[in-house]
Amino acid sequence: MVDNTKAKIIAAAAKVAVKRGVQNLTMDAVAAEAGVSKGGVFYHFGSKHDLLLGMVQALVDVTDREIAAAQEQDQSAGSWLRGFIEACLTNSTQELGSVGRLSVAFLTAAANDTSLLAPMNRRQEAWREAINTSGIDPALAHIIRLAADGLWINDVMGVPVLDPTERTAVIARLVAMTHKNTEPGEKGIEA
Amino acid sequence: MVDNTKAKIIAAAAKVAVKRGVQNLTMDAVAAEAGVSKGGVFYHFGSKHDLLLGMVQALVDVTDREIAAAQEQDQSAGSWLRGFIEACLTNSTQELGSVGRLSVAFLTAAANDTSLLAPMNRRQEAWREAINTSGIDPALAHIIRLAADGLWINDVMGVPVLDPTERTAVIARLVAMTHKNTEPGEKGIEA
DNA sequence: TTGACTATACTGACCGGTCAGTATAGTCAT
DNA sequence: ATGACTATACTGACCGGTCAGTATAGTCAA
Repeated sequence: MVDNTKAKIIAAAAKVAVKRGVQNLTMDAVAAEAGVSKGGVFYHFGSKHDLLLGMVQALVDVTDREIAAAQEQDQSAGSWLRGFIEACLTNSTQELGSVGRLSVAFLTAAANDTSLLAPMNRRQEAWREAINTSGIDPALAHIIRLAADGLWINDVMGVPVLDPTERTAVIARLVAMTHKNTEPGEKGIEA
Repeated sequence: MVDNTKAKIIAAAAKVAVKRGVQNLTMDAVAAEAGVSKGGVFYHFGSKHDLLLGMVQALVDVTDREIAAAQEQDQSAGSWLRGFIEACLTNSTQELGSVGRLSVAFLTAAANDTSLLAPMNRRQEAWREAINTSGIDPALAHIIRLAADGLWINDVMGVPVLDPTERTAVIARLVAMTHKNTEPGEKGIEA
């Protein structure tokens, strides 16, 4: 199967980035990790840029899929946000979870060339829409999303922003916040 | 003056990272931007690693300084958080502001080698302490900080998480949130 | 007050390794 | 007989790091 190998290569790249560090994410290393020849990697991805792009796209896809899955058994107000929180924060970076692994690729991409974030940027409009219509006050909804995002990225980078106790408390509070404030625009300092 | 040149090099490095992208942050480019020879750069920073470390340290220092300055004319509850919000979100990335410029260096550092974040990680404990004793409920305080952080980093990476209107609304709401909820631990779903 | 010497702050040509990408010839299942 | 590769060898640019040497200012003994 064609896409099987492509997916295998992307997974291998994510694995290399996590295990050996981003500066060692070479095409040779990816090929070795994937059990494929270097030529094989270039057969599927015309350039390293393409591979990175594929990794970011995979992260976006997987995140969307996790949110959708979470929403399937929870359609009440704020469900999109709860799905987002779960997708970002549930699996730690070290674990083989889809999001965790690929997150590192995201960082790599951003650092090396912000144009690599195109697949993610394309998705932002849809996510903004989902947040604005999530069923809770938009400004608060964005704040919840941004906080989850902030914690996620600090996790990925290994910055100890929170200790374990604080972390669980914060996540619980974030989830709690998705349950109240159902009426938009009635309490904010402005729109 | 000795440190003048070091500071000049750090500023030049930040400028290069912003203008030409992180992948072009070479020692040659830094030297050229600083109006110094490559050897001169290596005279002050033993390695590129050292330079990056210096940049992260500069970011931390400048952030701390901005928070302290903001707190000078505002000692009421939540002032640390308001200072943090201002430091992170007030000056946009493109502007020559201290934080904005150096932020990119932070990303670079994180992506290339998380050990480069040591100066920032060292500061986290103090910041956590400041947040926990900020005068507002800790869980909420952390969420405010994380949201500011999340918005900041998305700014730096150029991810369009919010449109301009949403952005100002979110920042206003964030600031508003630092003013209420003065009693810790009375409304959370848990500690 | 001059000549020998020292410290500091550089300069800029150069070297060597790394790595994306190419080339080419061949394998093998369908 | 085509599509999906493997295997190996190679190119060439780029970049971190080195190093011998230069510039300038200052110290100090005779």
